[in-house]
Amino acid sequence: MSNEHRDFYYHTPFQEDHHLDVKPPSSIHGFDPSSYMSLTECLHGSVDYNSLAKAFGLSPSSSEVFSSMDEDSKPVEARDLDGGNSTDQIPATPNSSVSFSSSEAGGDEDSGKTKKEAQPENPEDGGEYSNKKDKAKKKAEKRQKEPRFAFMTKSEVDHLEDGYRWRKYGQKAVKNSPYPRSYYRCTTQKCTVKKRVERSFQDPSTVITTYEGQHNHPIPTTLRGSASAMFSHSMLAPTPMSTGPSFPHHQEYNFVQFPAASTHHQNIGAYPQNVNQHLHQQYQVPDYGLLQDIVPSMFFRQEP
DNA sequence: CGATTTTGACCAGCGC
DNA sequence: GCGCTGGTCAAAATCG
Repeated sequence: MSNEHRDFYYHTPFQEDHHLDVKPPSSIHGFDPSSYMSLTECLHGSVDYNSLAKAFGLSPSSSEVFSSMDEDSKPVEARDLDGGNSTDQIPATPNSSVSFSSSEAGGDEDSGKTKKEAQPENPEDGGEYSNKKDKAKKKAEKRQKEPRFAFMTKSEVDHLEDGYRWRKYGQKAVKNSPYPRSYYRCTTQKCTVKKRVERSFQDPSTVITTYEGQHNHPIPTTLRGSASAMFSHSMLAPTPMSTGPSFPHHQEYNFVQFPAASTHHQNIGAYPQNVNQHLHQQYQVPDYGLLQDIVPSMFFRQEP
């Protein structure tokens, strides 16, 4: 696995002087190039390669920004933005292993969540709320284990086709943003992967997608369009990020790192300095700072 | 008619 | 303790 990370890592042609299509929204407060987590670190142990691959392959539009975070990183909402959403706090989980075994993450989650959905509460136990509480607790616990990563995509469509089937289960207004955030869940049985989709209000042409969890199943074969074929490849590939066909050769990727939200930052020193500088100059996170804290790293893709 | 979306309500965590 | 916010639930509505 770590090899895969490395592969991915070094395959990124970020040395190039890319002219990103992504418009610098506002400013990155506290953007400290010295405080980063390497993608390797971020992905260490639990990154959803499937999602990653998808993320890269799906863009129907001009550019994408990809980012990832590990369990130490605070998610999007946990920022100063709203005063902190506890649900997104992802304490370091010693258990978060690379082998995102379905028994651990999936099974656990299932027992909690699926129950809820699969079997509606028993009206006879009269414990509707008590049940909810228990479930919520489980939910919270589960949440902490989920690896996440986010990426930005230039797109007119909010919900991008990524090869999987999603079911929307909620929508909330985003603070400081006129655009709502949508919550999706993978419709595949036992699959607990979720994703959030919201549009950057700084750059309305940019959609921010945050994946949470790992798919424990192949891409639905019944998928429409080319997405299926495209993603199935990257999924099966041993090193999706580096070898997966989901990354067209003619496309350029810029790897960007953002300060990790975790309390302990790591200076990986792995990325060329000029890259950081370049990124620092060329890309900025939206004001409401979605990616700033949660996203230790980012990936840009520039289409011709 | 099953699957999906919509939408208001509920809950937990955090800051004050 | 209260209010705010993000995340989720679940019934109703809508879609194909």
